[in-house]
Amino acid sequence: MKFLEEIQKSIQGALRSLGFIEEEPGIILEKPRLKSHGDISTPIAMSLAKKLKKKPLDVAEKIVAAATFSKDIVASVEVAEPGFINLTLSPKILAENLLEILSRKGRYGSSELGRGEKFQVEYVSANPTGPLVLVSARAAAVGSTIVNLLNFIGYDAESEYYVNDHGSQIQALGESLRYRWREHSGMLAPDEEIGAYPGEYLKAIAEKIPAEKALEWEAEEDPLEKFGAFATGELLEQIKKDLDVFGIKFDSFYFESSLYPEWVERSEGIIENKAFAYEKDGATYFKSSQLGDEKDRVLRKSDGNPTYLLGDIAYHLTKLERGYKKIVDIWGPDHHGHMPRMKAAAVVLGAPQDWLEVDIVGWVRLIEGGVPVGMSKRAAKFISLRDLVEEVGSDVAKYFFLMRRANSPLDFDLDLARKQSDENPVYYVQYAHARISSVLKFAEGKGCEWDPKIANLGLLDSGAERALMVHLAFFPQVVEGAAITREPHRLAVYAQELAGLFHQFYQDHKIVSDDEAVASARLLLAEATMRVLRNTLELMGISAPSSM
RNA sequence: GACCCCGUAGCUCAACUGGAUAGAGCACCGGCCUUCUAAGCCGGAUGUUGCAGGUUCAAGUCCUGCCGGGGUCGCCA
Repeated sequence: MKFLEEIQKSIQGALRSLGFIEEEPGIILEKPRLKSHGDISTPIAMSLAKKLKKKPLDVAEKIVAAATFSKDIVASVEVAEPGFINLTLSPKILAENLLEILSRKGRYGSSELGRGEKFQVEYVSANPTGPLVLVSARAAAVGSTIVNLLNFIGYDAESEYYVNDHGSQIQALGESLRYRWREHSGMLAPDEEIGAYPGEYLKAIAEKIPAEKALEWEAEEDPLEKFGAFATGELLEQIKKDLDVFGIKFDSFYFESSLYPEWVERSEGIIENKAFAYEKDGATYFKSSQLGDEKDRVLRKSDGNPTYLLGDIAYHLTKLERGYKKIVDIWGPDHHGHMPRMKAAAVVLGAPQDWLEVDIVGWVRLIEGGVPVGMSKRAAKFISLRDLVEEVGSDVAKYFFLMRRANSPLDFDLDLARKQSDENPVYYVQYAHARISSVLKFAEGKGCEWDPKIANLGLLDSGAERALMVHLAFFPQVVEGAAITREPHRLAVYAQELAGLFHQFYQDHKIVSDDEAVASARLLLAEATMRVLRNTLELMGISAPSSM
């Protein structure tokens, strides 16, 4: 990372001395696709050529002539048609980077970029009205990885689960649980309806209700609320357990019910004071259309009850007052229509324009035998997170969720995920890690030593060795990019490439060579690779096995 | 109908802030284990990036229109 900044500075210095820039532009450095184009390339000359009214190639030549690159970092510089500047890294910087990996271990790739800024990522937040379904599982994998990434680059990021334990859906849940309880107790009326949640899972919960409790609730004025609260509590416990098995931990759970009435009333007051509210047909409306929404939204229904939106606004007011500098909400695809009104509300609450970021996780379809498996929370049959983890294991499930862009729809190939074989992409990466671990153990058994202080890393000069070192050197940049764009799939892509480069290296070279100097250099390279593979997997919450 | 997402190899997907000859995996064919893990490696075939325009030195990526798939559009959450 540091060497990339050095290179940027060198180029900027050249641009300044040539008088090409008034303000300093970001210098784009990228990894060329072709080996013949070096390790790093920049198209800066081409983007400047137009403003300067000069030929891109000439601009590039001038920049190269004016720039002074440290010999310790850049081995050679070339200008290529139609105006690229291509740099090749020096063996020295690659070796230094290897040493950095080995000394920083699990912290390699981390930085202070975020300066400890308070960040909150909210995800999953599924209603406690049933077991977690696959979209939630995907959101869990994506959200937790984003939190890990943000903390890794120096933000103070926390994860939170918003529990919708309030409102009409909970009443409906209470109705269904009451049905199950009456069914269980043989008290069912002949024409009684099961309500909105016919799933089998409420049966087990109904059986846990002590008879005297249920009778007590029945006698109260709002029995459905009591049944609903009981169901919510039980289901939330199950959700927590499922998340735990999946390896997902939240820093906090925030209950919607705790927002009533204070936070809700305060939020409403702020909106009213800023004249963004009005009355119509006995309901209170939010003038969200003035702030980019399609139309105005109801805050308080004509029956006096707040809407889900008002509750969510109140929830975001707590986020604002809890001091988060930036909020990321990760929502399911069914919520994207909610986005403009919530963003509008955040502005009215006094948040900066870009304070609230909403990222949408795409749908998950489970494919088995080439056909989609039907699923819906309200249908009797569905595939839950628990089913999935039992079926394929959490490493596989997470990897499948993380290997694609989060916002695009995902077809989860259950048959492929189930296979404990080379067809399954997860094992490709984990195998590389296990393989290195095993080689290191073998070398240790043979009495080999690989001390970074005395090794001659200059011996790592083959194509495969170099390619591996270069890729390792780009890890910090990949981490930063993945964190800032909230695209954790980049980690999976990176890990896949790194594993591939290692496997090639392994094939081409005997690591535990008879030549001791060569052996120790290669062992160091192998160990550094193992560290970075592990870092990548850990960020994704996936285990890095030492044997397979 | 309005709005949002998606459309890349037979299938599932990558392509970093617009960059050079669009890449992996799976599936298919052929090679490689008396040496550190063959869940691996090497080689082979596969493309009008949905279609049509536009912007520019450069477009899978940005803009417009169209086609196809999915989603949202409630005083539900």
